[in-house]
Amino acid sequence: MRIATWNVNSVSARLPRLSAWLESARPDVVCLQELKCSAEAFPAEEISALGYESLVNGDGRWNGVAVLSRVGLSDTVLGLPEGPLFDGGDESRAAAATCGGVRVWSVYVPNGREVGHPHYAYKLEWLEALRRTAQKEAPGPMPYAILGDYNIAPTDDDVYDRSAFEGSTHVTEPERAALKALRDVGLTDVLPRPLKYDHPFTYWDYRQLCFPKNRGMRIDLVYGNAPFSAAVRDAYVDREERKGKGASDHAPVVVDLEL
DNA sequence: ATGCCTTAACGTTTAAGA
Repeated sequence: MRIATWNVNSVSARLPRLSAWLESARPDVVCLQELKCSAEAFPAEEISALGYESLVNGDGRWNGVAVLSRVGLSDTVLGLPEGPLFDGGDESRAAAATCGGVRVWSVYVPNGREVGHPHYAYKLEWLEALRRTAQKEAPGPMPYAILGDYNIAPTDDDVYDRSAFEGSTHVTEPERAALKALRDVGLTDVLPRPLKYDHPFTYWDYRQLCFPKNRGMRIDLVYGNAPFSAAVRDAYVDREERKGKGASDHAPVVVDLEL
């Protein structure tokens, strides 16, 4: 089984590239983030024409996640159980489904904006709610994984230059501690291989030639339980999708499993 | 071999992204 996660930065703007990629990579299951559209506006027909069912959690202008599957889509959940609100709103940041015998979550962890900003506290609360959910769900024999845009670089090796992130979100100790707490419920970071250069970065800012200069970050992660991790045969970052006109600022992370 | 930011929205700019 091939399973992938990709922050598409608007599913509407990315539809041509997403469609072409689904046809060429032929993943069985895809977790999408940053749909930037409502559930009603999601291009389910175009996706369906390629053989995929869609589970969509979308609230409009920002956020939004989906699970696409061509191996079944059942026991669906929309939203993070007992997740925090931000500014009184319930943002669309999580969706879960069982696809072909694998339980998956597609998550878009809050950005945090600035250290000390209310969104940063919300980010940490959101991660704690995710940890509580994973603590209940990860144990057991079924392969289980939380895939998505975590908006955290787990280690200093996961950013192109640690000094460029002094005082920034995404690299702080509390964020990394929240990730470790999540792993401690029994999840392993499935490290993808890069197709070029030394670090499997998954995100490069659109500005200042960051992609050509490989000024990237690894913030799109796959956290799998023991049965999931044991089934991994390969994992890689498809940097080809970051190239050219009409690219997202994130590349897909692709995981091949032998179940 | 990659190209100097992109997206959606009550738009003539703003907020958000990370």
